[in-house]
Amino acid sequence: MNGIGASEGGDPGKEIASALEQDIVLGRLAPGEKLREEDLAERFSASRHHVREGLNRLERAGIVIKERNRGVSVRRFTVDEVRQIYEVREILQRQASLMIRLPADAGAIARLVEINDRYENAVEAGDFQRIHETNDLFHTELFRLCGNELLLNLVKNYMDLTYAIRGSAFGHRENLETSRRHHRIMIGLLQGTDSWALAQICVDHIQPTKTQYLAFLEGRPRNGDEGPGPD
Amino acid sequence: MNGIGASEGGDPGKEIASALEQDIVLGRLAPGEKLREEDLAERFSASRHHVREGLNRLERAGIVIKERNRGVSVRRFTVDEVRQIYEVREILQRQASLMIRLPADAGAIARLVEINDRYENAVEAGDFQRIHETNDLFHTELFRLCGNELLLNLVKNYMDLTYAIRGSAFGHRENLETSRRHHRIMIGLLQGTDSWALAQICVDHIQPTKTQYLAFLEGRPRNGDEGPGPD
DNA sequence: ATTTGCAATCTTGTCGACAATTTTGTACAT
DNA sequence: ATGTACAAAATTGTCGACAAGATTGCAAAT
Repeated sequence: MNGIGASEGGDPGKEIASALEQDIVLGRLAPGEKLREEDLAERFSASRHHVREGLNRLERAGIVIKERNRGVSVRRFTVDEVRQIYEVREILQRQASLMIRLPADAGAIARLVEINDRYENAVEAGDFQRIHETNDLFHTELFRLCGNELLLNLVKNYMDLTYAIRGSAFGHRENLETSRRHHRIMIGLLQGTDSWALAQICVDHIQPTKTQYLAFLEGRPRNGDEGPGPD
Repeated sequence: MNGIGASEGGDPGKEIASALEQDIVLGRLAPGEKLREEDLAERFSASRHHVREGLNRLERAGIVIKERNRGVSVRRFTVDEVRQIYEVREILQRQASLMIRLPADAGAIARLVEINDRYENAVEAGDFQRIHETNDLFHTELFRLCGNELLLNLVKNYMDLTYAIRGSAFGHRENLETSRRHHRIMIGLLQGTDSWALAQICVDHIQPTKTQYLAFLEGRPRNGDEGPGPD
């Protein structure tokens, strides 16, 4: 019944952080929700110490907020913060994609095609877990081609942050269709030499969810705290 | 004799991490040097627990490396890693400066002038600690004008990382002179409307130390471990 | 009926001690 | 003399218990 299904070889704090991040991404933990250490310790059958470490990790990733002597809760973002996050993502993805030498290596393209196949299968099956997984992998492998590992990690971090803040609430039919189309266009562009077009699609790719999520947030601006509704 | 001079109101781990970062920046801790938890605990008259937390923080900032059951040591960067770090810095600083609305707010410019005065005084006095401090502040206030707090933090993080990896070993006469001149040019450009020129100087500003540091690293590539020299 | 003060309870923060692992030092065999 | 096996020391990793602080519930006074 514990949430850590994978191999438990590594750092316990890391495992717990990943599991909690999954929970947030998949919408099982809502923004504003409080995370009590002891509960988590029991759930993961780990010591409170490790849970603490995991929560620290999540705090530094920016997806959770920690108030002294008041515990941690899933971070609730303001409209402005969301806008800033997407702004950074656009910068990072544009610049990273511009650094990809075109035409790209054939082996890399083949790998991306294979990953995208798995992505499309997951979309067909409606398996959110695997959709997120393969989508993540696709972008990781794509931006790895920029040749700068550090930049790749930055791109990944802010991509993960985006998933965390909006959950998979916007992974609806039409979005997934658009995503699928974008991925195919990207693969096509990797075979050509038009870096600018590739950069453009990499930026365009994140616009739909950005627009929808911002509209969603602005649609209900008067929420002081609606998570723990009184009665 | 402890390294924490400032007000000790906040998180102990944070204070310790800052103090250690200072040590690294000012060259009191060389790359590859091992950091034993108990020593640090005694030096900061804190519990080993807090030292541990501080070291975790430094590890996540990327300026220290932690090997399981083998302790942490000041990270030693490869030439390629350094190159990647500067590449990211260039991207971040260029994009951030391009987002500054020109001409900039008069109050902000006045603040920068005042900070730069203090910087020049510190340079005159040869006070490395204050040089680093005011230089940091100058860039913080400059890039704050980009209007994106998140991006500002990214710029700061990678600026700090750069200071950490090369220490203040390259804060020599000529560099400091060039820095001073760059700062004045930046202030001048903030009053005009040429965003591109501002972006260019923001990127040029970090070239001297980058070039020198890379030359230094490539000059002695065969160092397996020279830190703890035998006898 | 509302508000203020206090006490009980719950949650997080901190510490010291013990366990697991690596490193170092030494003796022995080849 | 060199290399290997084993024991001792040192260092990090983990845990449970206690301390400090915050929240909640209740009672009494206005």
